[in-house]
Amino acid sequence: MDEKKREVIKMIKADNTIGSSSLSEAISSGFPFSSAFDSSEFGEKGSLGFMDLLGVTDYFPNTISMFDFPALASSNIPTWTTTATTKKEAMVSADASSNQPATPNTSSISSASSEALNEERTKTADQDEEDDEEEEQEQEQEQEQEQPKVTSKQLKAKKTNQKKQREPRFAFMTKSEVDHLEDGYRWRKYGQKAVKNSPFPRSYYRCTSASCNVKKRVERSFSDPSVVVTTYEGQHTHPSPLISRPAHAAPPPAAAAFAMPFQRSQLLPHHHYQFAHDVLSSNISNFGNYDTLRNIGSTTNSANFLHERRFCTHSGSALITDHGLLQDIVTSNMLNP
DNA sequence: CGGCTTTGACCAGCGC
DNA sequence: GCGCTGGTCAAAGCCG
Repeated sequence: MDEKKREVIKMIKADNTIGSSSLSEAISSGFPFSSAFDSSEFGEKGSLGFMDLLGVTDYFPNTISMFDFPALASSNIPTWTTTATTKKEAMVSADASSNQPATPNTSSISSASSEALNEERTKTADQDEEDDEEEEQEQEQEQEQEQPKVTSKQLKAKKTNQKKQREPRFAFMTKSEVDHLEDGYRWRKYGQKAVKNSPFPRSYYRCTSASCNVKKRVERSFSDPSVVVTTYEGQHTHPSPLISRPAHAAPPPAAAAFAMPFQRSQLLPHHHYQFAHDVLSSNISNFGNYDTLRNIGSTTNSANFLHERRFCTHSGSALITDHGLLQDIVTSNMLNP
């Protein structure tokens, strides 16, 4: 399973076309992109979320998805359609697709993670299967209601079924020497596991917020130890605890949890809007390209990676540092608006 | 003392 | 059925 993931990530790194389509489609699908990136991979406590720097967050009402931007929705986004090869993949795909925000153009979706990819692809093809599953689940629920006495086996089965219902995932790679990149949320590590065919262990983190069951896995790429592969699972049900939110910010509408809330950017200082616009439109076709992702902001070499990075906050005056993702993306002129 | 990490144990899924 | 692997749990320890 993770071998597949690694393979796909390698593909993303090696193949510009696939890479760009995968991540940009993940972006355009609305799906986990915001979930994954509404978290600044920079700055210890007190930093901004990545999406905040983009001028977008999950927690703004009346959000719209990337697809609501015509330029993004039509010409710039290549498609990458694959088919689920196993029943399990199809099931997961159906499950993930159920979490998709309603967008006008979701016939072909994918993600940087093969798991997420499997979850995302073939939405339409699996629609019927999804419906069947839902019916089955409804029937099971009805049966449970009719028969309140459940055996331990049934409980076990129920638990198993619940486990199978995975949250949509989204993985991305960041070149960093720091394994656990700050993203604006607070995480508690609950496990570490050696991974087959990799000398690097995989770490498991869970969002510390009580009602939030977002998880993330962090592992180093076997092929390139300087690359950290972060996989987010689920969506935050709360604002970033490290980001001060405007008083009028409402809890996220469930359907828009993965949407790209662009309207927010209209309320932001110009450089925020400009950043979002630059990254999400003109650079969108390359956004998922690993090398582009890695090099967009850096003029250069890997030595840039661990230096302190500073960004303007919403106040426009405070400076934060980071050791994570944004440097890989943000352009230098954005750092000095 | 609370919050976090570490780490061995446990469990479930999957392939053979 | 068995072994492997990924994912999670939970006790112990660490740290501010």
